[in-house]
Amino acid sequence: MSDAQQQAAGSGGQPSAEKNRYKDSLNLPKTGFAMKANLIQAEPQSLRRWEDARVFNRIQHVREQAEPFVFHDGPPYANGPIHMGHMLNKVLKDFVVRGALMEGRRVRFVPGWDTHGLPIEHKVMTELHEKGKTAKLETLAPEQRHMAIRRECATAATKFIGLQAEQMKRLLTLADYADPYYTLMPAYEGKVLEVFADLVDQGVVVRALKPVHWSIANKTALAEAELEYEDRTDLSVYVDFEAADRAKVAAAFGLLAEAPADAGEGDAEGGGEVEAEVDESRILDMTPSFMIWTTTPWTLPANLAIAVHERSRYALVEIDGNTTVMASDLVAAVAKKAGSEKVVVRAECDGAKLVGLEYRHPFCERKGRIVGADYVTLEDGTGLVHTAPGHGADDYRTGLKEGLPAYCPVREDGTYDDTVPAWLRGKSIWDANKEVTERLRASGHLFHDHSFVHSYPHDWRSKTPVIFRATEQWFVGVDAPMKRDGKTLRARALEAITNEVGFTPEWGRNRLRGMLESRPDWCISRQRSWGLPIPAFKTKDGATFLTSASVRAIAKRFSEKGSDAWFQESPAELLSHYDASKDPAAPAGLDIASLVKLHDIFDVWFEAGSSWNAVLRARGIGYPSEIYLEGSDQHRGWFQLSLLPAIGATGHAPFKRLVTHGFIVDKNGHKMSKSIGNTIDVEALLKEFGADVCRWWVAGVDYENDIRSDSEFFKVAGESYRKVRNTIRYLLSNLEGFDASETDSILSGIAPTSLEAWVLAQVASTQEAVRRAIAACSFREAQQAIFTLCNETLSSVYCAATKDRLYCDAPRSSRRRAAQAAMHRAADSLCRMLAPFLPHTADEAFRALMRDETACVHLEHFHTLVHACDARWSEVLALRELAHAALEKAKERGIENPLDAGIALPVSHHHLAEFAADLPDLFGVSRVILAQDQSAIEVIDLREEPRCERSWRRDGTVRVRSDGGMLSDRDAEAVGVA
RNA sequence: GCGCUAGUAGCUCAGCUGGCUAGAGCACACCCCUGAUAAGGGUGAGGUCGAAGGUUCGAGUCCUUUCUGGCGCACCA
Repeated sequence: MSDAQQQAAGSGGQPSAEKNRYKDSLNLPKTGFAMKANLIQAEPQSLRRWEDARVFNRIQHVREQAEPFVFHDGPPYANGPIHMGHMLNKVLKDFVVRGALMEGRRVRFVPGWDTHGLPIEHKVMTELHEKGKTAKLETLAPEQRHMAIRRECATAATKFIGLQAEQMKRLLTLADYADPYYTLMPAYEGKVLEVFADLVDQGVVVRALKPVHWSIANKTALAEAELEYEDRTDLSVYVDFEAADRAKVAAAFGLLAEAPADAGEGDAEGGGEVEAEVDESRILDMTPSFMIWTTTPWTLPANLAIAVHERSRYALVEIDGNTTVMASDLVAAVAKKAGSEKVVVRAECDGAKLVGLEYRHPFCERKGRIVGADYVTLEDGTGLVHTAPGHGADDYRTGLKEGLPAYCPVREDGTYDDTVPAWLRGKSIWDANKEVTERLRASGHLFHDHSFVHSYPHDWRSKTPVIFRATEQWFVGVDAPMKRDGKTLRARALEAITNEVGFTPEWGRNRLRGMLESRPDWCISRQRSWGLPIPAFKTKDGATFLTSASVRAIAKRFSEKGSDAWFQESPAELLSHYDASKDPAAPAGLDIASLVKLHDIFDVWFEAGSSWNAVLRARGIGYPSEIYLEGSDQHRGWFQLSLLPAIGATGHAPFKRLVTHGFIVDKNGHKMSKSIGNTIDVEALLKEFGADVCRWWVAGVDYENDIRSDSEFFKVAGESYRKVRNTIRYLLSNLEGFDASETDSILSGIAPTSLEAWVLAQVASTQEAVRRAIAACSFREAQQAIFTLCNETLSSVYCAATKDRLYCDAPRSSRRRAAQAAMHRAADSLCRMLAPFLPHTADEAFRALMRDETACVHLEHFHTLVHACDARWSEVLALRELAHAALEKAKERGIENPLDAGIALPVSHHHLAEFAADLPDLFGVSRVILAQDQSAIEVIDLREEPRCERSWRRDGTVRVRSDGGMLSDRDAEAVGVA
């Protein structure tokens, strides 16, 4: 205590022992709402209470007639415990759900899980492999093997769903956990097939060839995850493909430009022929070749094109007596490798000039052509890339672009079919490597060959090398016109995202557009066990049987029996709901008994992408969803692959708005990974901070971008949470004995110039801002508004200002009760604003406010608040800033305690005289006077004036009272002494 | 490599269509209070706006290049 204070206290004339003589007469704060949240223990109790009180069901019941808010959950993949990304996503979704509930809407949010797919199957297979059970699997018939694997997968998926659901509940998310959706549910599977049937109806489902990783040993397709890369030595060959027209090559390299001809380059097609005959003898004395390089000579029979990079430079080279074309930058390297002596570059041009030229296949009777591709690099080879669309991913894409078929002359056992030259038919491709090479050498097309060691994919189980092989697959064609309106899926999808869908953030629109514009047809078939079978059959004569009616019949069967039926039932049983006579698309003379089931399954994205039908429409929740809210990776995933089936089946997008969030990265902005060890464990986080603090952190995050995260950040969120909690606690602690039913009548009588009018106007505008922000998914904005209300409006200004009247006024004084009424309303509104973000804390506070342990804020909704205050309040607040500044300055004079000071206002502020009664409280000083003789705010030193023993103020009315104490008028009256 | 996206005080972020000495919260420092007390209040110090060019009377804000992150380009969800 400073000397000045001691003096001041002393001047009151009371010994310090009796300093608290009047403390018992004060109305000090009192509440059962604890300062310490103890979330780790208390939240599970809240969960139990909500469960016991059947809160979820009551909410549904109470809102039965309310306007629905359709919101659909994207299914996470059930293959492990939840991570930070799940927490972020689920909590953000919960803000949407609870925000809509607070608006009085009816929300039935059904949590879902994606259960099929490779990750689970692969995990299960790996475990079976480790337990030595795969050998036994091999002995089973194919359908029994599929079933054995499927049973294991279903068990694994169900286990993880249970785990994840518990963790999501622990995050205090509100959802229909009693009745969730899983993609493996029979009813769900049936609804997916219905979407598929709709697409068949629209004519966009097609069967076509596409190269996949193929294990010859197991005669099966493999996924990337099932590949092991090992070094392998292959024969690498440089092959000359003879140009079909030497004059056009010469023209491409500009060698004809010098010719004294009247035909310009512009009409090359017509005039070039004549000219070429004149010039070719003069300039090119032999037909040039295009030199390619490959490590898989066995794919050469399937060569249909040669790819060049349009922006690379290519050279026409004379090398060892041949004239050939290769990338300029690689001439030296190739010459060195082949040990060539004489190398002359005749001319150079851009790759773009070569595009369109034709060449003769060295041993197949056909021509190929040069095409452009941006994946061509100048790191290896010749800069001209051998392209076999049936044997490579890049090649395939190029083939699609160029209209080339995915020609694959290799059968499933790794031997050539009958479309190749006779000397290769029936031969194994591995033997063909050498044969092809020798053939090329003999015919003079082989420029050079050598052994080449490279990393090559192998089948993880048989350890044999894998090949790329085109097989028949099912596709959803994005460029096929739909029956509905003749528009393509791509065109309609682009229209929808351009005109009918909102994006948060807005750049998502652009991103999705880019993906839709460039995406190829969607390959929806997979050659695996764990998934929804594509219900196609093979007929006796080898044709594929699948019509929309047959698909619908099987959809019905699956929804009764589950998709396991595909592996357990005969075609006749599966098609028991099918009547070929009523199916115009049925092939003539269909003999169901002789059908053979095919065993492709759906891409899991097709299942997840049909959830709008399998959940929203099937359960009568509503359609479309107001929002789909997922990580930004889902532009490629769920967003796009829900859009396509929905556009196909219904003509419209399944969502009105796409909201995306970024990824959680570590505090240095790097991605989290288990191997780096910078991950944060959600369970540990919940154990240390509790769900409400974690949710408060999520609420404050700028989720549109990457989100840095570190356990330190949760401490900060905890601090902020505590500030909010304490503010509510303080409001509650002043409501002891207050009759809430008086609130309305008290508040209807307050003056616009009163502190209450001001604070309630602030509460009302904050609540409006919060509601707007939640509706816009701007949760951070909502959180900041709430925090500012607590930290500034309430804690720093209103509560500080009303402290004196609440503590020292008579309990039933009108001033005190007005403050209590305002605090009650503020606390009530705060609970509602906080309900979406802090479900536990808001509910805890709400029960304390209602003094009713059975009350639940989550059954409530926002009340519209209409509170206005005098427009001059902004001036008053500005004046408060000035007063604070003056007080700070007065500290130099030794006036350190504001209660030792008064404030004198100059004439320029006298128009605020109506507020004068509240100004001392607002400034925190003992009194405020209106001065006539000064131009600025001045601080009056009141240290010599007597101090009220009860309120500690020096308001000018302090004197000795009948009980011997020094009291101000107000305090004397409150205590009841004269 | 390509598409999308971000880089503003120690930390998390505002800064709309370019315009007064670049703002907020937290943290920090100093002070007050001790009747919200493992609380509360006041004041203050922090930034060449990733870097380099350019357009302009004027740029954090527009353009170009560049550096550093993130997401996506797979039978991974």
